[in-house]
Amino acid sequence: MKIEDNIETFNSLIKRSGWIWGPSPEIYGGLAGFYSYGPAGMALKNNILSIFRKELRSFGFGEVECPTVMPEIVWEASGHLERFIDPILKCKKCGSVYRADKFLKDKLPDMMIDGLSFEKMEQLIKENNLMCPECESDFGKIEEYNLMLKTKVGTDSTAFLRPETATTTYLLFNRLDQVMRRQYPLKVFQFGKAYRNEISPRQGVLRMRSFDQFELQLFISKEQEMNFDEFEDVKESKLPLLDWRLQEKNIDIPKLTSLEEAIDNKILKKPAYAYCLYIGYYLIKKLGYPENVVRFRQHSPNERAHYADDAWDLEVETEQYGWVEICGIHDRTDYDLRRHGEHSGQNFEIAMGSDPKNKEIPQILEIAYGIDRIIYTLLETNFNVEDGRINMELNTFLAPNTVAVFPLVRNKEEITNLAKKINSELQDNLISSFYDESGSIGKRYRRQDELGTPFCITIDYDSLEDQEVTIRDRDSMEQDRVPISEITNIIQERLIKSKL
RNA sequence: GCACCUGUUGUAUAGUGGUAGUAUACUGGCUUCCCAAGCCCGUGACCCGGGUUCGAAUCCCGGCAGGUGCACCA
Repeated sequence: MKIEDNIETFNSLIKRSGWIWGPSPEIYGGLAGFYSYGPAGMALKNNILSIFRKELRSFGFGEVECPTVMPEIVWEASGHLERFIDPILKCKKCGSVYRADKFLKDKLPDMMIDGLSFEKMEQLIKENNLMCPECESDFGKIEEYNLMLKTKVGTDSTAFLRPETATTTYLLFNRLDQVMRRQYPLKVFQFGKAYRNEISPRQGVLRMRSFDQFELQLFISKEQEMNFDEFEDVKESKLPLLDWRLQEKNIDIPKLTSLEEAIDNKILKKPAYAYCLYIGYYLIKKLGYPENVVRFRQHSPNERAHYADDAWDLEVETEQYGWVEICGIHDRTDYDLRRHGEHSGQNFEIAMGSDPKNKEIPQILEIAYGIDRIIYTLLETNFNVEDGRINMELNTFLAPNTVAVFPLVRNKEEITNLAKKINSELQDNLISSFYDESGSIGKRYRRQDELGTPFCITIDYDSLEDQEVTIRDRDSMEQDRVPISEITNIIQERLIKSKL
């Protein structure tokens, strides 16, 4: 098999080495938009989650988990029922499909289209004698396409699989307010599956119908948003910002801007929101993306979601799919809590400051990561081929195996026994260690390179005499001779160092 | 969802109307070796369903999936 530094090699590696498989279920031909993770991919995911959780603890976040199925009223309140339904216009003859509202906006730029009923839109099409641009035939009736997956709970109660985790977190608001003792801003996150019935999912794991989200929420007062203590600690941090005004000028190179500068120049309105950009970037930087593949891109006002006052995407540049959104940071205002207050009859007005009479519904700032997109972009941007050697240059703490242990030869029992002992000692110290004795030593090194294993330990004849082994570094392929008694310490040190 | 192209072992590919080779991976053996060595043995595939045919993986139709373009992407 030829090993080249190209995307075909990468794509087959993803399957071959057990990172990502699909579409699932593969043995039945697969269902578009659904993928599974193999052992390597799952280990990577768990390692990402583990560093996120560790970091968020130090930022003062608590974690929650909610059901993935919620009754209809929740989505009525959140606005998803209304806004996640696309009006679809289908040509009677050739079957071409258009978004009715977008189509009308395009054809009738002077009309107000937003908020029109299906009947009104159908009327407009008739009045203006609009035809299918493909084949000049008439359109059928406008149909609805719901991006939410519908299900039944019990015998006749309609429910939906959540299209985002965020909404389910908001439903816990009054509990969180109490358990977090009104120490505003409340900081909460949730990791879990969300579901969207994409019309035609493509781009593999980047647009799935069932995917993992990792969403952070800040419940905060209006006053705090503008006057936020923690902003002071981070305001000098520089982020690669591409605001929408730059994009309008067809500029696509972000400008390294300090948050303070961004506020002063009115690129960002609220210090607390700026702080969210900082957290969003901070967690991503932990994962070890290469330089210059990460940027923040601001949504233009008409690109924003129905709940958002401001929105920036954290994007990673990939070879295969261009710039990919891996995180969205939204200023959701008080929209969600106001709506859920109204629909549930709860009073979500809270005194968040020192004056108990001054009550208001908290604002929500959201940092939403797509974990699957992080996994894909990390793998693609860390994938390297040098002189025919595939090397997955994952950060040490992210690699599925932190270390692999090999006996130089496998027909010398003293050597294999010592190797097995070292392997289990590492495992006993909670280090992901993997034992391998099959094939040649070189082949074993290459296998681990493909999995991104940063360290390989080889036990040879000399080890039996001097109680030393070699540690081989994945990227430099250099070997160090170290005492067996030091191995655990050395690996642990490097593991911790990689997390800082 | 539409149009075009595509679908052969785990991966990458060759191929013909008479059921398949190659590379690599994998299992076992020899070799005992520090960067994909060699030799031997072995396992393993024609996406699914229907049709045409004496006979289909090959031709036709439908489905499913992937790629590209259009549309869609909170």
